[in-house]
Amino acid sequence: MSPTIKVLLAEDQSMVREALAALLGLEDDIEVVAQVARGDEVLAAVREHAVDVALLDIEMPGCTGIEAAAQVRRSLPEVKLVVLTTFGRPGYLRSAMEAGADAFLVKDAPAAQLAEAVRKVLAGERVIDPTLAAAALAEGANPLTDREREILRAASDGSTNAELAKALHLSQGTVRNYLSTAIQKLAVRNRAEAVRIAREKGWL
Amino acid sequence: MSPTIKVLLAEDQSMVREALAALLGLEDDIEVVAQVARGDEVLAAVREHAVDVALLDIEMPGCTGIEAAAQVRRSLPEVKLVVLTTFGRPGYLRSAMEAGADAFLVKDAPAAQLAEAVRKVLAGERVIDPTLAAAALAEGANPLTDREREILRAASDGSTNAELAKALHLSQGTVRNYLSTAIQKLAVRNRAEAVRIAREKGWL
DNA sequence: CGGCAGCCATGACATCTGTCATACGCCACT
DNA sequence: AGTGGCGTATGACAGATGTCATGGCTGCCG
Repeated sequence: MSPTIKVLLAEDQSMVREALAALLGLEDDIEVVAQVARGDEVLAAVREHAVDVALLDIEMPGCTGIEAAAQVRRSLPEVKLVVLTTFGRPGYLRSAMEAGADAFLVKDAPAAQLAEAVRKVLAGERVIDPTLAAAALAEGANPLTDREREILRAASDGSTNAELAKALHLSQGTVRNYLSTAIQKLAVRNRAEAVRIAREKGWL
Repeated sequence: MSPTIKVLLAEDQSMVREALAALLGLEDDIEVVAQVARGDEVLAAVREHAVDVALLDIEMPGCTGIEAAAQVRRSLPEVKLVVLTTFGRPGYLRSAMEAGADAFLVKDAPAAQLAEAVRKVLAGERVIDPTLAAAALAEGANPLTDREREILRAASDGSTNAELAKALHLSQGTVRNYLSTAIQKLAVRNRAEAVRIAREKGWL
């Protein structure tokens, strides 16, 4: 039989991370050789442990799993990348694919799919929930410009226009213009809704 | 040796739930006898499987783990309750304790603490992160009235005053008054910040 | 080169939001 | 019986927010 598959697990919540490790540990052909809790530790760990497949949560301190995936893809293109996330947001799927992910799994899916996905990506297959893929295609690309996204993100904690203007070195009017166009593009009525919708779609 | 400890696992994300089950399955003295994905299925499952310890995630469809805990505590007071959550919000800890929980764990904690907590609550101990306990005490109780909470919750999706007034059968002025007092109590400057802070503290 | 998109800004306007004073009814506690 | 807290409501005011028209600057693409 072929040697075991070396897997890295990147997930910030220890309990979940170790539980997933226990789950994968039940598989004979899979070995979890490294665990990290931060996105910015992924690349070094992948390199150090000669990892075959990296399992990356999206929401992590340091940097997101998607950014980490892009880093690994650039430096070590032969490593397979599985992105794992709580939220099945179409925009996340899109960004993950653009970052070079081989699989995209939501934590809602049955646990069996995890080991399954690891084996499949190693065999050169791609693993994507078809429902999500359809949603991602149906929704189209992110309509927001970089600046609009940045300002929306900054506004998401309830900052006022004056604070945003100061923080971003803009005039208040400019901030309002950006927010206004973002509100129109997202077809909503105020910044709070705009933030919510953009979040839901994974556009923030 | 005593018979195995019968545990119920309530957590909406299958992958996490099954991973936690795998983790607990590694312990000789613990047996996961039931798994549910919704808060409103907890009570029936606990009853049916003669569960010793119920492990409850807070964020679940149906009803929250805290509400489920309260139900179990009322009907089957001898069952031990462990509340498990992603967010270490002091307000959550407080509500969990008021609902009769025996332990409160955050998913950030090392996985070993899970089995540990199961054994301890069965022995009659309480398990609470001392840092969180201190934070919960330092922060004081939720200053918001029922109505203020309700309106803040309704406002959290970006609804306008007119929509809130219609949805809650109130006058617009009343809605604004409630939001205004909530804003003052939370010492913030607008509804968006109020929603954010109340969420963070677990007061929503 | 010309056009278009993105970035930045201003001013004016309408509307929404947050504050304050005030008031009434209800309920619980003293 | 009085007090205080909560829920509800109104009206008035100031300030924040969203929209629109308009303009200048840059850089990319055809």
